[in-house]
Amino acid sequence: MSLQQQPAKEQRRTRQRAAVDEVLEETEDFISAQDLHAALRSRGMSVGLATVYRTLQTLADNGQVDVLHTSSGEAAYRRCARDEHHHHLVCRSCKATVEVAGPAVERWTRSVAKEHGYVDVAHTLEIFGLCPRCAAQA
Amino acid sequence: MSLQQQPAKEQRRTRQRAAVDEVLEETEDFISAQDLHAALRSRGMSVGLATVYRTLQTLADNGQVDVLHTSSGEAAYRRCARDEHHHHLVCRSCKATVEVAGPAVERWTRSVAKEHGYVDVAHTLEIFGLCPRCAAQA
DNA sequence: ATGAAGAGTGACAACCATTGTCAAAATGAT
DNA sequence: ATCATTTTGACAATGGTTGTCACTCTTCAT
Repeated sequence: MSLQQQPAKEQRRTRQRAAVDEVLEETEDFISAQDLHAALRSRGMSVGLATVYRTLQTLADNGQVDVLHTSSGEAAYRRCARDEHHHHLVCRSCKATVEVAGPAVERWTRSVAKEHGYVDVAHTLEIFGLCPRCAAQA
Repeated sequence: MSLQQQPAKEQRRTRQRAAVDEVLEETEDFISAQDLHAALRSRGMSVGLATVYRTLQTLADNGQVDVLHTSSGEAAYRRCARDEHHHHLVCRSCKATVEVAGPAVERWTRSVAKEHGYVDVAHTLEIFGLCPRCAAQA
């Protein structure tokens, strides 16, 4: 959700990064580093935990994955369809995610910041709820 | 920033809770549990770390303080002036905070959620930037 | 007041996500 | 193939937060 993203440093192609990419590609919802690591193990594509953390961090820095912090403070990652800035509507229970754009919100945050003289502004906005499926069986 | 807040359990008045309250009252900006604990120590009003955590958690559950998670995942607490739902414009550097209300944003999140059939919706929205003072000396 | 019942406290251990370390392994260019 | 450089991974270390549990303090009925 942050705005800053580096000039994408030169990187080497490694089995580990390919593995992380693959799982991210196939994972529809936000997933934590720990869970991604576990997913890799269970597929037999074992990758060191530190490497998973490093890879995700790099992807996040390059803006190739979105990061969000759950209410417990744990970071979760997701490869998003749209490239432009957007936000997420996330199911509290199953993590089902919908990408949403809110031009009005973007304008509003900018104007609020300017109004108070704040510069170099970024913002986080996530919407949490129960998706239709989970609400039904609740 | 969350919506849920319990029916405010019965609580006893203790020296420790009064101390935490006092510091919160005098602290303009968001402060972490660790920092609050340190502040208490330095004032000679020593309170156990676990107690500080418990007290802040209770206050947060009762909606008496607002909580926000910094980018590093650390939780920060603040006693806010306005009682109604609102958001914060926070200085990345010095933590200077401005409370802002955004009725339009509230409406927008509700409509987005409804549009996708999500219920029991809550949202987090924080704006980070550099306050005028910090921007000047940067 | 006084005492009983139970909430609250604190020192410490335990947790757990995340980061640091560093020697060994893998990669890309020559 | 060779070498300079990047990357990896097992493990230690960090740091915020929560769990534990015997002891202390509030509260309230007597």
